[in-house]
Amino acid sequence: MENQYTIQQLSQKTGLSVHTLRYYERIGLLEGVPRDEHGYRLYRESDLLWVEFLMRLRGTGMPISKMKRFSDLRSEGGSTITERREMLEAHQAHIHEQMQALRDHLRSIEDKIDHYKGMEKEKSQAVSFNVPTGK
Amino acid sequence: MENQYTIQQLSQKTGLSVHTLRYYERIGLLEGVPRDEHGYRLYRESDLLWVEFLMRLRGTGMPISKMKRFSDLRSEGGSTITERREMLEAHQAHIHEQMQALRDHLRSIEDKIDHYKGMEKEKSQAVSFNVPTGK
DNA sequence: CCTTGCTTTAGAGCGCGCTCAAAGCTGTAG
DNA sequence: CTACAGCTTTGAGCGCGCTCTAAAGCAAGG
Repeated sequence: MENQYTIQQLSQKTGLSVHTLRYYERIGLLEGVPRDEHGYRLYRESDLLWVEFLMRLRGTGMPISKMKRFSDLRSEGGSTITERREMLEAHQAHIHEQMQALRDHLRSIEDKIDHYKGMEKEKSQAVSFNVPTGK
Repeated sequence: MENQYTIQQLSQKTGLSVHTLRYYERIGLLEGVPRDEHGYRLYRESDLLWVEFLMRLRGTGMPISKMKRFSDLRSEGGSTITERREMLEAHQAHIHEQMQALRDHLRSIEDKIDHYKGMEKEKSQAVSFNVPTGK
């Protein structure tokens, strides 16, 4: 119970580099990470969960500055819950926009793939039986 | 017929800055943009279409270096169609991964929003019920 | 003619998000 | 003891994708 992780272990678990984990702590995204008797970081389960959530924010395009704002609100305690929820809802809308844009672009790219497939087919036919063009 | 655009006009149509349009040309993403008698750029309809396609690649996370590769293949002509299709198919897979990641992260973020809503509700109840003799 | 505002180029600068380096301490193996 | 590896900190460096500047030319309005 109450697992603890060295920075290496947390790095492996999260996929973030040890550099990035220290960087996140330095800029205030992680606070109060406990240390052992030599000053080495010893992350708790709750730190792992928090880092994983940060990664979800980053992975959906939230800039570090906003993650910092969110993190600061979290440190301030329960009185900031509404503001945090509003931040996440704004971000949620942003994610929906991203997904819509991806869908649009994907469709266009797939059209281009199909177009190329058509050209590849034409070309192989042209070799087989020299079709006269009727454009 | 055969519309032409100044760099300003293309900037407005695409949403890219004039700086970015010149930058794209400088690094070879756009080639053979015609000029008027004073050396001013005069983009054709085909240039607009190409820029719009470039924006779709960028908008789906393709790095400039790969866009450059694609652009170079395009300049080489019809013999590169298969390679271009393969590039787009690889990118298509990448887009699908992005969309899946977004969906996952979104779900997690929405869970958190719901969690906050629950906490907000609790809190408002506490105010309503616990303190009948209000301030 | 002069001003304003657009265009051109080459090159410098910038913001973001890491990523690495230097210098020093701790722990383990041989 | 020596080596080596991993941890600490602060500060510098880097890759990406723009974004801006400088210096000069061109065009239209007053």
